Amino acid sequence: MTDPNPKVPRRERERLRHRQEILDAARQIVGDRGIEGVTVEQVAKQADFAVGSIYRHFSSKEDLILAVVGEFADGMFEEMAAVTADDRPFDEQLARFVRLSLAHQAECQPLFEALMTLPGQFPAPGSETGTRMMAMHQRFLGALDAIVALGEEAGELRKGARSSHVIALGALLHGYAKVACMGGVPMVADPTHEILRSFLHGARAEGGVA
Amino acid sequence: MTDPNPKVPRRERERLRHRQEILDAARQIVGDRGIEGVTVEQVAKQADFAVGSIYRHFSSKEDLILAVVGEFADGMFEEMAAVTADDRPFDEQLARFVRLSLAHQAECQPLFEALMTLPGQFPAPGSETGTRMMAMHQRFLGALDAIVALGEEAGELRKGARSSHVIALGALLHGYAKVACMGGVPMVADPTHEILRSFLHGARAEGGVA
Amino acid sequence: MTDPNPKVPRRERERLRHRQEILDAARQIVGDRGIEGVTVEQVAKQADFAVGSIYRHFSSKEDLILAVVGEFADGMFEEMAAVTADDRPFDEQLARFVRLSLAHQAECQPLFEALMTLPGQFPAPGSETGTRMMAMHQRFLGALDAIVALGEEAGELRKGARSSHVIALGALLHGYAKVACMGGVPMVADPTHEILRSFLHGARAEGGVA
Amino acid sequence: MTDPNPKVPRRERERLRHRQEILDAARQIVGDRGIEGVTVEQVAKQADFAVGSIYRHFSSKEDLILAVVGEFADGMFEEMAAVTADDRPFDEQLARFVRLSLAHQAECQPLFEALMTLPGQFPAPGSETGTRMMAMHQRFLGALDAIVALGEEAGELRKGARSSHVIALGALLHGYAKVACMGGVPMVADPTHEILRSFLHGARAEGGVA
DNA sequence: GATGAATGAGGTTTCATTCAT
DNA sequence: GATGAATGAAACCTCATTCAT
Repeated sequence: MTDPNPKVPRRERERLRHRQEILDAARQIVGDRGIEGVTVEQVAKQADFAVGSIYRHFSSKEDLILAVVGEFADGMFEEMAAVTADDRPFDEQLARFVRLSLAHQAECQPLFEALMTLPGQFPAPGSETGTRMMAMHQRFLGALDAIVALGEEAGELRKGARSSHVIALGALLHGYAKVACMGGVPMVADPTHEILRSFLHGARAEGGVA
Repeated sequence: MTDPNPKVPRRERERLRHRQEILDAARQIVGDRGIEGVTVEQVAKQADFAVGSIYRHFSSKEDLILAVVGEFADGMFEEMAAVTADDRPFDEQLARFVRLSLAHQAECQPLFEALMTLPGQFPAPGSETGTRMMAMHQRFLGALDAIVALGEEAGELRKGARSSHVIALGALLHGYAKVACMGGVPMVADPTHEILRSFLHGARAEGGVA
Repeated sequence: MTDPNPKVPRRERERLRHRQEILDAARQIVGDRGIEGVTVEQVAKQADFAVGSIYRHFSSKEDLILAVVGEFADGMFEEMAAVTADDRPFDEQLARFVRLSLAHQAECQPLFEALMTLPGQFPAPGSETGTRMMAMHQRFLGALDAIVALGEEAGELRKGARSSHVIALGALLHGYAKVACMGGVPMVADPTHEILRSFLHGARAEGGVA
Repeated sequence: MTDPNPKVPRRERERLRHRQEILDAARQIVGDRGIEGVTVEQVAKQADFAVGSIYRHFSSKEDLILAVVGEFADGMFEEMAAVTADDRPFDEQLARFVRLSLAHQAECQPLFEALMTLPGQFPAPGSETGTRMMAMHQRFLGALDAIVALGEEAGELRKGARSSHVIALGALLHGYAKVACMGGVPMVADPTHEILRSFLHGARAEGGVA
């Protein structure tokens, strides 16, 4: 218990712990003020470090933000993978997937949005940052694709419309979180339920509309 | 045709034209860089005016942005009202409503998003700006409510869930536009169709899901 | 009555009237906001003219301010000359002189102060403006000197200390107006009386103090 | 001697020294150009810092000015208190009080004037700045009142006219410094003596004048 | 002559980044 | 490594002055 990893020397451990504290502080600021609202000084104060120390761990503000997004993405993707890896019935898997997405957005909506929609200024195409963001975005689409694939295999979703379903699910997850939960107060009783209904009926239906 | 209004003196006309040029330039920047990304200097350059000239037309950057949002909202609300005012069958009205919303988002998604979700820094509650933004947001919700009401009257939507339907429609309109049409290239063949399907099946259905 | 001066053609008369309106507006702004607080746009609005029109009458803001100071000075000096020109007893002359000075400061203290103390930025030595301000300042000291000279001749003031008396009087006139009448509310019952007492006892006395 | 305080760490000491350098630079500019004439850029240049550095020490230009006024006031009030605290004869105390006031005005007249007369734009009533300026103004009047009170107790000044005497003394101190010492060159041989004479004779006298 | 929109230099303030300690 | 003061580019806004109508 007192030994999180005897192989890693004390120095290294401390360093990593500090890095993590900075990341946590930064995520909190992102949650409060949005990605654009982040200030290195704010992060430093929140993490109880000096400004300069931030730059010991991250080469630039951009790098820091990217790490925050990355950590958020890693955590979420892992949970998503866990959902798609077990062998419950599809409905249950999907419900867990949706709940999980909403929970992550409740924790830090701007990060979810960044993954989902690539904030305008970031993917300066060709820039290192743009490339990394794009990669995470793709991984995100991949996670959505995985759950949709399960639905198809289970015969619960119309076949031959994978990418459509992926987009639909993404749109619902992002749209509901942003529109229905503004300011922390959900304006709809059970968003998970609504999203599931919308998605499933849309993705199952045979007939069109207009 | 060569007479754009003989009653309005030349000076006044020019002034209005310039104001409009600034608004157009600003909207373009908003479209490119998002609302937060707007810079008075950028707007000035884009509109081919000096910085100071912007301030002859708008008392502050905030005022300018508000005017851009307002103009966008007015145009869109007018079209929305036209849709809900005629007496076509509901399906047709709804389809037009959705197409119209998507078209406006294609033109300038950040403005639609601002109306739909109230950007974090703007509604400093009590500030003049916050109040005006909130008013436009309410008008927007009103427009959604109007089309939903028509659906209820026509017996096409489940009754007793008005605000739920409004949120669902808003989430779909915003979500699809943001997720599926990133960077101008739609990632889904016919978003209008998808939104209609999702919304109608969700809003019509009797049974729940999870 | 309808003919203020038949020799001056209508054009010229109008022009002069306009110039005067601008001067009046400027003096009012100076009174409200101080000399530094004057803005050409403010003056234009107050005078109900366009900005550009101000420049038809005055070659620059500095020129305008100078004209305002000049007009104020001319008016005050004329009244001062009238006081020193008649042949009432000295006490009466001095009392009128003081009252008159206080009245002018009540109307526009910043102008009196400018005459008395030469505002720091103006007498850029050698500049045209500096020269003109200095000239008015000298005329002002001359007016004080005149009344002091009368006092000496009348045997009411100690001889051989003219410039001392001038300074003392100036200091009292400016000091009392600025200190005792801040914000329009006099903090002393009868400033004229106080100034006269201080000045006369100081200027009459034989013995010194410290 | 080589040890300016071993308890205070180097960093802190440097920081304070720099803060002081900025204050000194600012006071100099205030002396040269008046309070309104101060420019953050000027201060930075004078103190040999970058513009942004000023803001590490003072949250705004207003805050800086306020600190300059405050430092000036503190120094002066302390000396004034020292004068009224000892038990020399009143004449001597008063003379020292006057000399001290003149000395401080010689160093930076605009600051003395600000304390004495509350510059028009500062005491935006209710603003933090206005409140602090007003407090210093009151302290200043208090210091004048203290010396006047001593005079009354000593039987050297007419009783029952405290506030009148305070105003008279203030007016003389400010008036003489502003009028007689313009540009650093006193236009009167011994202003202290003149002020004392004017004040004492005015405040002692039994009979009135006009 | 009057107009008032346009100009652009100059002022205040913020913030990512560097660097001596 | 950690620190945090210093930096300076860039953003917002004001205002004296010019000039086409």
